[in-house]
Amino acid sequence: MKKYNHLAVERKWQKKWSQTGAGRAAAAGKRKKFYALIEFPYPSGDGLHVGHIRSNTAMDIIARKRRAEGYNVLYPIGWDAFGLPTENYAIKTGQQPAIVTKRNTARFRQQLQSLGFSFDWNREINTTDPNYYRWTQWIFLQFYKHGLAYKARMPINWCPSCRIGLANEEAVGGRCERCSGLTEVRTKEQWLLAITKYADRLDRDLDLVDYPASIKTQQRNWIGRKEGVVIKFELKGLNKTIEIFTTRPDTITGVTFVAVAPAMARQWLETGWTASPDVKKFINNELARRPDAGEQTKHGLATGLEAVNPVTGESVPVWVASYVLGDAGTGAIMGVPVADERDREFATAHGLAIKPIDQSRSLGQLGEKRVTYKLRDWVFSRQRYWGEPIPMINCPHCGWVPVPEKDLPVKLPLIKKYAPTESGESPLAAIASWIKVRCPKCSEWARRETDTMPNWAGSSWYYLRYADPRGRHAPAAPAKLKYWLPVDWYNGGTEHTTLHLLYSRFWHKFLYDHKIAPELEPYQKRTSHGFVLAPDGQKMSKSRGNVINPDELVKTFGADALRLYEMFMGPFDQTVAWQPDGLVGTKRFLERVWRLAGQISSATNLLPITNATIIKVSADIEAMKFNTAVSQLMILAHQFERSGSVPRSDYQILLKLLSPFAPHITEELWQITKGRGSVHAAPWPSVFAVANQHKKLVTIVIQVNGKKRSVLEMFAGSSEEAVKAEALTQSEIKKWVDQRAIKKTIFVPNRLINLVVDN
RNA sequence: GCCGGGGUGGCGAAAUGGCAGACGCGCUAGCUUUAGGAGCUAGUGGGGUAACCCGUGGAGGUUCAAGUCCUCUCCCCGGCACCA
Repeated sequence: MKKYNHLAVERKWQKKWSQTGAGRAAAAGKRKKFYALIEFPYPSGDGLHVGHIRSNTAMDIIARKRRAEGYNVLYPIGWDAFGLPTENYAIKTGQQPAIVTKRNTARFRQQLQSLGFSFDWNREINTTDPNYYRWTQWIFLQFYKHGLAYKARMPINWCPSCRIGLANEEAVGGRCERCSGLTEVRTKEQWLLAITKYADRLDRDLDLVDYPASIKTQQRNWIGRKEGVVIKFELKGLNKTIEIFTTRPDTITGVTFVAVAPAMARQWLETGWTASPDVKKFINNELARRPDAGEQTKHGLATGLEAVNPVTGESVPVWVASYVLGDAGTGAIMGVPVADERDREFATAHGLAIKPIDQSRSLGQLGEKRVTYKLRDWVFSRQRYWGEPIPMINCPHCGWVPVPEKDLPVKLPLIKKYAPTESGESPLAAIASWIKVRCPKCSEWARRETDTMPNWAGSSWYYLRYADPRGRHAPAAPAKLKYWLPVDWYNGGTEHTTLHLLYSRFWHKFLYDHKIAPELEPYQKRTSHGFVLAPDGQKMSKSRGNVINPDELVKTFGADALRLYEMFMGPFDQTVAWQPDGLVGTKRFLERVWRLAGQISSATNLLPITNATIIKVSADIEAMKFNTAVSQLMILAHQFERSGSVPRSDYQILLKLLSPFAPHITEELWQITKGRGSVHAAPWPSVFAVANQHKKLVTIVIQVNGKKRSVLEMFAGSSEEAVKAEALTQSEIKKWVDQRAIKKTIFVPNRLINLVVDN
């Protein structure tokens, strides 16, 4: 038996698989299908990360198991290649983003192939390919046509260092997601997508899918559905009312003030309210600054107005308060210091009254019921180069006119200067020849939109494109979508829960409503992997110098050992720190499996432990308990080695069970041990009946008063009486039971007997 | 503050209420090898010569039996954060 040379074995089979197109899905048809999906990578200049390998390997294992179970499996791959890092890198090095992207994807492709993932490379997609983003633009036009894409002047989060407008999700806590610098508030014309129109369904339809409870909760909290009522308070002496929103109308008798958001107060000013100069100044100051969440003092000023409590008829002061948000509820609240902590803080700070709630009063229906959401419409424009151009034309006569569908894609022009500008305009704004265009409606000269889409656009529908990656007449052909959708199992990172995962559900529902996509939900099952940290427990990053390079590991230990270790290192859904010596163990295990091939016998009996391994590995893969599946395979190999010789059939079951984890070595050994065809084409082993099950010996624990005192070897299925009698013959047990009466006996068949005696 | 997830050997971790520490790393001893940073075998939670005793962040409880269930509490990680 020759030595295990992982480099030669892996090179050999990868070459073969690439020639035969091993991972290819069969065309849509009658066969039962399985669609396995991982989040397609962003091809950064840093190359593949050990974190990618974890997710990809997990789904590769599941995809390979499904193939062995007879499914037509789609396990596709592509590149989410628009985005800031590439653009920034290109600016720094003076290279075209398209060239940088091409180089990066080539490196990623080579790395992924070196790991033996069974992707369908025939369906590779790239969001920056005009044949792809043509459809991203087309979908945008559908949003526009149905009134769900609109332009509005609004305050945005502006990052002065990246010179980019950010969505709220990208500027959490007032800091830029990219550079962590402080952002400022700027007012800009922005395209928005009306995701709030789908808020209710995005919340409700979570009931239809198999996601972890934590993801559902997080999405629901993000959507923030709240049922309450809108109550009108009359303004004393003015022919006007204030609408407040509350989820606690029952506390209305405890109201001691009404507070409005600065933004709301300004609207009043604009519609004829004459406030004192002090109040005006306060409002303007508050609007100009970004209030910190949880800041020590709650700013506020009395307006001099009074509102009338519709239940008690009392007059309470109206205040402008910074803690009341302009875009939540109605932008005004009733202040109930006894019931609400924030109201109490405000009342205490400003010397307002605190009043108990009058429980005796019956309230009835106080106002109109209303449902509100925390979710905001999605700011969809970026003033950057490396994104999909928004396919709109601004005509001096007709206003905003969509680019006709036949003129798609609106290609990103090749330009020399694509750095963002100080003015905050897209660099595309400087390309006069590209901007100047005839209005599709009136044929007069008009101007192209120069904003581009955010990097979330291409990933919001990519799983549809995989069904038909080269389709020319639709995002994907309906028959193909009908066959492949929904995605059966989607694994990804938790960081995408309220971004990509929610965005793509929104796009999907919209496309479903307009008969482009089948199925209410895109992903039937979602799971997530734990993050891989550096050995020091920190996030891996170049600047920290703690990055683990997969290429070196593949070279030293092999792709199979690396894949196996990624699965073995800890519970799949939990964060794990990389252990530098970890691969030694999985490599040794593979060496052992290799050696065993030289010890196979012609015996045809199947061993009980093989059966137990089939059961455990099969169940563990489904539950993503890959670490214990690997450990069971190690136990089996060890057992084979210990017994000196291993029946060929048992050995090949080990190879088959191991093949999704370590596809190269198992294929090689399958050939060496004369297996039929390819190990990957062999059916998944099923549990077989073990003869003479009752003759099997089991170890039964003997306890006295709940403490283990001895063990007993008995035939499986032995009765309580038999076990008890046998136990009582043992001197260790006699000693503990002594002369005392056995009050009670607990018997768990094949496992344990507990004798309870007086103390 | 709120919502999730955690806390078990020197380390990564196992454990349908039923032998705590499987499996792997590391370590110790022996064997083997021309040699080895290779392989094999045995050992490896703490205390004790031993019989045994103690041990899953902490304190109580339920149970014949608790890492697992209940009550209280401390700490770590992730997300959200004035959303009425």
